[in-house]
Amino acid sequence: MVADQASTAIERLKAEPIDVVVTDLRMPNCDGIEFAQKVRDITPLLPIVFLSGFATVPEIVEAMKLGAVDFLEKPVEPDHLLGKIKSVSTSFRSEIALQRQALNISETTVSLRKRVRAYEKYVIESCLLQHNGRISCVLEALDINRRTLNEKMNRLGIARNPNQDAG
Amino acid sequence: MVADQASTAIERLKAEPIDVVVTDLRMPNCDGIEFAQKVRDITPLLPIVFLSGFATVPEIVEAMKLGAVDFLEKPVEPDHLLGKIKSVSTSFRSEIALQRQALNISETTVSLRKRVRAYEKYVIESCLLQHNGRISCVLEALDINRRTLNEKMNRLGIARNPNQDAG
DNA sequence: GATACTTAGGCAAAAAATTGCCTATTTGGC
DNA sequence: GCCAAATAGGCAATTTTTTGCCTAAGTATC
Repeated sequence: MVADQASTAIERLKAEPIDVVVTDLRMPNCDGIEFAQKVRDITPLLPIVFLSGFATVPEIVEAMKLGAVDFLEKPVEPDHLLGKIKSVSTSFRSEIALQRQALNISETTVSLRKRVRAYEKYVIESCLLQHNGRISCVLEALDINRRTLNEKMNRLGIARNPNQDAG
Repeated sequence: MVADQASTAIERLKAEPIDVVVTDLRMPNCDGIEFAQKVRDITPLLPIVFLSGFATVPEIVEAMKLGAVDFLEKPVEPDHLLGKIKSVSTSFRSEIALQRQALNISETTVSLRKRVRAYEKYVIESCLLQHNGRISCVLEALDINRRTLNEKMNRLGIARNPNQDAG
């Protein structure tokens, strides 16, 4: 999604789920920092990547404090930017999932145990997903003993998807 | 406390409780970023303020990712620095930075163990932060046995900040 | 100084998790 | 049908974690 106006972007942000925000630090109608602040008000964790050719130290510091995940100097190579967006948005999905999990149980007291268990489950599941259910890959990726993984999966109630697809 | 050598500073850091670290980005014997990393290994939450006259954007970004609380450009007025130190040591810790620190590790391949440990550490630390270091509150909030929390904090190397402020 | 409150930690029992060894099942290829 | 590869799980030894009991140290209150 591309919005050429900060206000449009904010509207869309409220309406749709967004993976990552990429913004220039200096824009015609709106300061990038201000914009980032508005974004933060809506989504406290959404990754923001800043672009800028001329940034002062205080600007960068402010942007990073607002939780910018990165700061790219213009000119930015398209491939670099795309790669950055991709890596950032995948890691953000995990944060969303985590948050959701946390929220799900946070009605009452969220015991450390439950949270850690949920996190562990999430890590294994997403790794499993990432490797198409290939256990051997998960073992390697998570650097874990086979027996241990097995036990964990049973304990945490992680299903063995026989296989997703070859894609 | 003033240390004129990074190694000295690290030693002192291990020995005494410190409120805030102020470091130059470029130093004769040691890179400021590297130094900050070492500091982070010891105390994941200790505020670090960087000073620098000539800093590149990537340097600043890296420093901020390491959880620097601020970045001051030389020349720095003594009063300004003192005020900064004061305000920093009493308040400001970016929750976002913390979260990111905890979740960032998903970028690379990290063993499940390390990830779970990092997550557990993050949960405890942020809970501690949220309750101004009041252990009894953390016990309740995380629904955990006192002895267990104690052991965990030792194992995970979580510092006992005596108390932040009354604010 | 006495008292209450909060926290840390030694010790040891109990509980839980990890892991090696061995076996079984399933799947795909020959 | 036979073989190889991948996976699950029983069993038991080992390691790690949890936790109760008891003591001690530090702080604040009176």
